[in-house]
Amino acid sequence: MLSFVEENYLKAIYHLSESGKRAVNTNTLADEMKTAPASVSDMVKRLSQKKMVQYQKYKGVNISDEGKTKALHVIRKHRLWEVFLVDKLNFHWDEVHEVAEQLEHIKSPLLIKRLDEFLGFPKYDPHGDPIPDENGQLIEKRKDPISELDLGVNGIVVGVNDSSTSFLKYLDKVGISIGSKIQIKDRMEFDGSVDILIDNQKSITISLTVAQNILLSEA
Amino acid sequence: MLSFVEENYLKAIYHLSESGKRAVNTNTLADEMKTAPASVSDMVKRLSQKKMVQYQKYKGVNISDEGKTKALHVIRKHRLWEVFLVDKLNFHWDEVHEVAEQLEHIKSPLLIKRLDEFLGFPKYDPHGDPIPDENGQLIEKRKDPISELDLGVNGIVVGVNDSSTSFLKYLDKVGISIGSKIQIKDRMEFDGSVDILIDNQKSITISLTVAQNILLSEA
DNA sequence: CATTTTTTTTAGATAATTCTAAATACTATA
DNA sequence: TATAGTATTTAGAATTATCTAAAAAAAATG
Ligand SMILES: [Mn+2]
Ligand SMILES: [Mn+2]
Ligand SMILES: [Mn+2]
Ligand SMILES: [Mn+2]
Repeated sequence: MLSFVEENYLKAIYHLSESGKRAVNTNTLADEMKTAPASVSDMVKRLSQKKMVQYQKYKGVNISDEGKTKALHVIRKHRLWEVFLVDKLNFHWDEVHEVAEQLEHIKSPLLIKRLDEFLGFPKYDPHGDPIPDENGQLIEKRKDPISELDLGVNGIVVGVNDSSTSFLKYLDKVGISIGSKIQIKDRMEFDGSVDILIDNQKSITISLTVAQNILLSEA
Repeated sequence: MLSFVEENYLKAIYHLSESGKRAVNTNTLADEMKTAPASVSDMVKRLSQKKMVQYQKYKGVNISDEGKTKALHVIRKHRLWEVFLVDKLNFHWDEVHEVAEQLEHIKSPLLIKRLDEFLGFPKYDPHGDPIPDENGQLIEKRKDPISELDLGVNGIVVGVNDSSTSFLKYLDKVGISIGSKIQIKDRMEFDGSVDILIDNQKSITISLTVAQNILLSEA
């Protein structure tokens, strides 16, 4: 049985493994976990003993198959709870993460089975992130940041690269949420800002940074 | 901020304080918490430092007002989650306790507020136990075990003194649940067993032990 | 009331998780 | 490649929560 802390490390290692393809180094992980590098060294040894990661001194960690399964299971719970909070308890999408960080560690297979059922077997969480199935399978749909799409393209907002409260609040203010229809109207060469049409109604200009953080999939 | 373990100790101290009116002694608490008495000695010192209990060596512990408030808050969360599990996720009333033991430690005032709302502000949990309000107020309705009621009395099952799986399963088998209407028909002097009529339909005989564990309030 | 029994506390250890400071290994640069 | 700088690990300590064994206090008993 993994402790809460071990589960959190595994999640972090999993996420960091996904972005860059090779071994996760100690300082990166320490940064992600907001702990001292020395604490990370201790912990990765422990996870290595439990066969959750492969680890060699000074070489960084790679998550094992078993570790990945464990991480995806925690991520599944996290995202299902986020759906619950938004769909059933009327939480706003920028309020759910902290609570889900706690709820994701509750151990009860029956609970998750029933919750999944109660929520109607959702495939995506409120931020557009896919929910792994019971076996840790992810159905990843193709999605691109607005910054990389051509003029004229139509798409549906399916996710964000930045789930920070400040970014989500910005999106709310301009009227963008998961499911919004976006058309790309124009792009300024000098700074990468983009004119978009939201839900066939409202035209706004977004900065390059914003464009890089809104993910669309085909309409 | 109290740890999970501290919260559990406080709950136990609160429960034990309610039954017997005076100081809770170390061994009783050790028994309740399934730990060694030495561990209890350590912990009550810590809780005493945090002003959650009053404690003097060899004299046992008394819960403080602040401790009681904390305990009742945890109990509130426990019972609300039990209602959620039964009402929304179709758990059976004998399956909820273990999961609620975990869920009760989630820290989020908003979550509990919204959950309460979502559940329609329930006043009792699936076992008939009252749910404390946000301020730790308990509305305790008068309830008596069948063993102490007179012949002819009509009542509604509002709780049980024994929440063990085996007892709850027995109740299911004979068709008694929270809300069942019970009339007391006869009582055998030699062993205290009681004939009762359930929901105006089914007559059964229950043992004294069972009669002591089913709580009725006026119909 | 002296003795025995029971209860409770202390002492000393262990495990998990974290930290800071020091030592060591690796990398980049001149 | 020697040196400087960065990354990582080890050493040593603290905190929380637990245990067993031993010591001490309180309660029960004859
Ligand atoms: Mn989240
Ligand atoms: Mn999410
Ligand atoms: Mn319960
Ligand atoms: Mn209950």
